[in-house]
Amino acid sequence: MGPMSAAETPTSGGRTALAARFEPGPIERRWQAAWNRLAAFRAPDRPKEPTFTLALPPPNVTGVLTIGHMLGGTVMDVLVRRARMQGRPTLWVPGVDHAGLATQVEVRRRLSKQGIRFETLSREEALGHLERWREEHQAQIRAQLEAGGFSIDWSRFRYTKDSLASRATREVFVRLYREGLIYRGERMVNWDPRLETAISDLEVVHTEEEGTLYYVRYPWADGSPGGMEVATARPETILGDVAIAVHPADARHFADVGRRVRVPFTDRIVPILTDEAIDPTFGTGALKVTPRHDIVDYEVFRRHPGLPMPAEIFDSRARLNGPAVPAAWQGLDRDSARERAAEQLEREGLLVKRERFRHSVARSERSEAVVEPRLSVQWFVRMPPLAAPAIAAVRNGRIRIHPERWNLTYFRWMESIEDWCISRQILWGHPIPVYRCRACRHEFASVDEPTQCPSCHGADLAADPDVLDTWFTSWMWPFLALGWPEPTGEVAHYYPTQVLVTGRDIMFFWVARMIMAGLKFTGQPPFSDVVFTGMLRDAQGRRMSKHLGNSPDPLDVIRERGADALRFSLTFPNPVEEDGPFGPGPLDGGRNFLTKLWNVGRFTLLHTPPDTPAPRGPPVLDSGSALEDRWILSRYARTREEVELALDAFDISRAASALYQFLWHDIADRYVEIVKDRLAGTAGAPSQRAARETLLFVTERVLRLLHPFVPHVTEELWHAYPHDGELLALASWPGAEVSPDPAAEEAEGTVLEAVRLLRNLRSEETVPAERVPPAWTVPATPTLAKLFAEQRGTIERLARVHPLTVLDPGAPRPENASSRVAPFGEISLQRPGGSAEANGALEREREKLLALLEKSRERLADPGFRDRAPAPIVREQEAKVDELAARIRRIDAHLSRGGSPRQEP
RNA sequence: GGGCCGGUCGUCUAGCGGUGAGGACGCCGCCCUUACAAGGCGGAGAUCGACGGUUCGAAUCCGUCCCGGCCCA
Repeated sequence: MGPMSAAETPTSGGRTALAARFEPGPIERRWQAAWNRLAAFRAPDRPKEPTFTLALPPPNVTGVLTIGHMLGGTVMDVLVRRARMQGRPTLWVPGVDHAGLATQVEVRRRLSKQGIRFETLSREEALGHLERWREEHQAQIRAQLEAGGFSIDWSRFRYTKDSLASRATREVFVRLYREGLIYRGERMVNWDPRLETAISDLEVVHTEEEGTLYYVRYPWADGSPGGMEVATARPETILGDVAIAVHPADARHFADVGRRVRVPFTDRIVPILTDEAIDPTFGTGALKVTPRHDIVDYEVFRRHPGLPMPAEIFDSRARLNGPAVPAAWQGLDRDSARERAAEQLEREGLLVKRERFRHSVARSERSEAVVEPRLSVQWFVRMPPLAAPAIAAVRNGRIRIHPERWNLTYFRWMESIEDWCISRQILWGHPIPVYRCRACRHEFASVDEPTQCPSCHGADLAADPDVLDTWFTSWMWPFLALGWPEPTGEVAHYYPTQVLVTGRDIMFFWVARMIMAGLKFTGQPPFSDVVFTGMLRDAQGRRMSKHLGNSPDPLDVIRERGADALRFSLTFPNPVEEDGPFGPGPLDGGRNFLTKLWNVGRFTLLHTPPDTPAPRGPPVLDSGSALEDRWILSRYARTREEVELALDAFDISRAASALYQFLWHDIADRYVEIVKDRLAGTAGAPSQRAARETLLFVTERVLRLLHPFVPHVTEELWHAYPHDGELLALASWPGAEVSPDPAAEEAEGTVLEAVRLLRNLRSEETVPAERVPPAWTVPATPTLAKLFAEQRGTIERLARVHPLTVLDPGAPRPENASSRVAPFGEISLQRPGGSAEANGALEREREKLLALLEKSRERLADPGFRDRAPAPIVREQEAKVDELAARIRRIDAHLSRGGSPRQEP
């Protein structure tokens, strides 16, 4: 009959048998091994067609992957696998990130548990520990990604500290240095005194904390009684004061401006000055100015050129230190020093009062130490020139962010971007490629390790002691991962990438900077779409985080439930771009769906003779085709279309939902139930064959469409199906082979609605499951009467009624039947006892319909509605009134007696 | 302090100008009917956060407020 019978090609590889019970473990291991063996995910070296590239956001070697990473991985794999099935040369390039500071913190912590102090290690020993840590975690991360079934090209694995990355990092640094976009300067930075390094503002977290506010009196310099009262949270920094500042409009202090006070603990005389930055509502409205240890104070200092810069009073661990510090206080940490200062002030009668207050405290994200703002010499990248093109790229749509609303956040940050502090005083990172000649003081940047000074040719060179912020390498990831700056190879064929999938928490750290780097160094946006995934919440609704420790190890979940179940639970039913729940509930959902898929597959194969060829195309329909065949193919056409549109819009969950609904409800619950008789052969061989072909076709196509989501189970099933080709992973993505058939959908919809109503009546009348009572229907139109006559068998079987009699509108209604009145007409079921009781369902239905009728009539009675509403809407409303009125008349007829409807009320 | 997002059945959510407000989980009832009890069938369950406004018509658009979450300062 169809093209299928012509396709006699034997299946390659042969069909495998299917286990009766779905066991994910062995299936997943088998297919992961097969994909690996066949190098299924190895991207071609010199592709001809347009490529699809995705760079895996390189996980930090700091730790191992969380369930959140699995969500991102699943989203990426769905996109990558579809692209591959669509026939595009596809590269998913993996890697890990050395995460300099974070990793050093972890290694430091581990060593300290073993009683080893990191700082006492030699450089080589320390690097050895770091390297070992990285290898362990890299291996674990890879194992996790492999267990997830992600179609990654492992042959192209990269590491942000490998030699090529090192070269790329140096190239980029040198280029920016020479263009004047990298500079070294003395500026306020966020200093982490525990890790003894500068960190960027993005690595600082502000938390509301309880603290003490000290009111301190600074005596007048001229010896007059009293003094200037100042509120401060940090009396220990009084040693670094250079002024007192008040707001220029603060009337309380008008008279004091210009006077001078003595700084407690010192002999220093400092002025009282005004500055707009002072918050007059804080404390007394007078603030001490300590330019080396406060960002705002530093700004005030810069606006008042006459002030002297005092000596630093802290060392790199934020202990009091230096010439300005009294001998007794040398070496005290900030907290002890604060106490000591307060005591001393109290003794000297300068402490007016202490007050508890809540204030925002800046802490290092890495060490949780309170950040010490510190004036120090660091390397910076000048950001505004890099940001401008990156803003434009998003604004003009060359790069699209999903969900789109994050554009706002992106723009706001980019438009007020600060220079980026890229130097770190740690070990684990790329050295800053800047050298100074000890002979002539010449400073220069160099991609290669220099042997002599380019200026005086002296050989006594000093390398910069600092290393670069990790993000200074990561921001190049999309092209670095493809082998840049080597001009050949992947970067030539696979750059730019298509999509970046990541969490929005690293939008500034990484995404924005990648866009800047891509545009700056390759002249192209590094990707065209950015997809932000949401955060997962645990069963209690808390966000999953490493910190809370409430994210299970993906490997454990995979071992217990399977990678496919995990993947499906992450994509269905909650949108991947929003925060969503994760836990046993969603996992069960995933597993249940897979079981359903498995059983639908088994059922299909049960009705697929051994010599059946792989379905090449849809069964050919003709006027004699069964309604349900036309219907399921139509539903398939719509489902396929929706999956396609959803995936094009990166709406992974909508695609998963569409497939879930189609497979479970349309195929399993309806189509299969309808065609069971035909499959058994009771309707003759041609009908049996048509049902077989249709079922095989739609389920086979579902396997293809579902493969990107749940690759293992679909691969397993596909190999048990008649198939051509070695792997489903490399099979073609379905195109538009069939079109929607609205007529079939409407007709089958009516049939299924009749079935539902009869089942409903059965349930209400508590008809035992084994009873098959007679039923009647009075269709509203001759067309519907024809439909019911044709589909009688289907309704009888699904609703378990017999016989279903189609009555003329004028015919007398059966006695002792329980009835419903639907838009398509009346439908009745014989009561089990044959008794004539009040029909509760009909009464309730009548009331409901009456309310609806009332609403529609009111609407139509409103002249504004008739005048202003579009004609189709008015007509719709009129039709609705007619339909509802007709149904109510029928109900009334039923309620008055079991006879024919009365005349117009 | 500024900004963004969200408030829809018990829970998670879809819908974003005309719906009888859809689904999933949970719940209730019936059913081990040979693909599937990790299942089938049926059902109950929502004044769409509050108040105003725009409109013939608002869950949907606008405003104010309340409550959550996140980000920035």
